[in-house]
Amino acid sequence: MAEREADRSVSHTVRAQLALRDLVLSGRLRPGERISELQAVEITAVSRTPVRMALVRLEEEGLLEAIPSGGFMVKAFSERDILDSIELRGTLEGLAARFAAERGVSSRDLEPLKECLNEIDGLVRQDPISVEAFSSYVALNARFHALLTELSRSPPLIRQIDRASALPFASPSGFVMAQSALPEARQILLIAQDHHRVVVDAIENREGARAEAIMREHARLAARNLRLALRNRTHLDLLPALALVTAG
Amino acid sequence: MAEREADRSVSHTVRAQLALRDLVLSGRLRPGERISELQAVEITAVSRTPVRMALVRLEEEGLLEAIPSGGFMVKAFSERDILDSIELRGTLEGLAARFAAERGVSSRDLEPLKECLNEIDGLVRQDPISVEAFSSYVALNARFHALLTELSRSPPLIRQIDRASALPFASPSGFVMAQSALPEARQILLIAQDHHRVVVDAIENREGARAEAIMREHARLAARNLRLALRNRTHLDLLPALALVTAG
DNA sequence: GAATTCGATTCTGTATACATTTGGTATCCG
DNA sequence: CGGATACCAAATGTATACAGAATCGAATTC
Repeated sequence: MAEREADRSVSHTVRAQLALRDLVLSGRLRPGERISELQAVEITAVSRTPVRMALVRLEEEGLLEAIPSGGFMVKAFSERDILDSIELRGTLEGLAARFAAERGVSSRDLEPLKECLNEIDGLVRQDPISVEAFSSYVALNARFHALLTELSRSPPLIRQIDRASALPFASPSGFVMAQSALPEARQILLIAQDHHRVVVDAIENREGARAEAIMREHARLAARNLRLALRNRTHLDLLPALALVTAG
Repeated sequence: MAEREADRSVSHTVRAQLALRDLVLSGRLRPGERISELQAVEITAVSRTPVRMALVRLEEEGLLEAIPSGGFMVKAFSERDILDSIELRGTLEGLAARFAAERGVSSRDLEPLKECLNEIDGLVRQDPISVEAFSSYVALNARFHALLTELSRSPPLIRQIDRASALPFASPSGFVMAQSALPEARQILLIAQDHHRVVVDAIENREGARAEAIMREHARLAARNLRLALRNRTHLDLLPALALVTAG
């Protein structure tokens, strides 16, 4: 709540959208809970009009759900929904990788991607990986996936991937990986990094089918890991669980 | 403009959304053209607030594009965009078919799908297919794809497919297939119908990989046909061209 | 004659007032 | 004592008024 006077450049609508999205992703509003406009007005400190615009956008984005009788509530997702979303995104990113490979990319376009890979390498090479390093990894991983998506040079596909990534991969704000889970997480990161390298190689050599296959495999791994995590800690909340996936 | 007092049950926002969507899909507003709120208010006969809501929704839907300086314009699509969208939808529907096959469907769930197939059969069996029969086919085909999508029983995937279908397969209103193109179109329909039958068979026998492959193939055929259609008639408008695709 | 600047008009963004509908509670009747 | 009905409160849906920004045109200057 320190950004009351910050970002005077952006519109009220956007500010409201950001504030309300954070409200949902932080978990302060539980799934299924109704979010009233009055409440939203108090939180965002703008009037009802931009608040309503933000609510409509968040509904289209998939974070909220319209209540038939009026108003919105935080959308609830089942474990199945999340797992499906992971596979869905993997499929879309597979298509993006194939497009990139088939259409060819210049070495100039690949440069930022490789640089991203190297930065990730630097992080995962530390053996007892630190909590901060893991958080950095999550951000870099998101960057890698975004860059890869861009390589497809297909606006409709990029748009679709953005939408598909909106919910299941929206990193819950303020979440940090538990110290105890770090060694296990590092092993997963190493495999994921291997996938990353393979897909870049496949794109570079214009092997569309291989590029697509590896991204699908990448997603299946993420789904498997999430399933295991949910099994082990019996009542792990879905929201923090999403953060695990974000690392995939 | 005869629905001034019709549909008093639905909200003004929804009515405005429908009216504006029709405005775009009918081609009365060309791609790139700006749509002002005042204009929209005159057309929809509701005030600016619900009009704005409708515009935001149509933007998220992909029919409109926000102008940086404010307001919205009709989104313009390149031939590449449309072709990519077809492949994109094919990929998503392939995933849906695989989910359906892997998770298994009861014969009760397959019944409406098979009934739909039979109805289509009745249409395409007529050798000189009529203009009306072709229009019916387009509607039935859309129904088949929707039913197939539902079989995946995956809300996130269904939602995504709906979004992906929004633009490139939104049948331009009032479009009818030219008489001269009908024989050629019938050949395409016969192949498409064959695909339909194969995918249903694959799902019934729980062959996920085969179900997925055939839907992808189905999309590739649609893309190829559109490409050919655009080549032959050199300056065929994209909007009517979309109607051709809707038959795929 | 062309370009630039100033001004007016129009549009969007925002706020607020009004109306209709929904949901809840309390009271009354069976 | 239970259920139904009526009334009240609150929230959504809608309309409109107001302010700031952008765009277009015209006039002036170089």
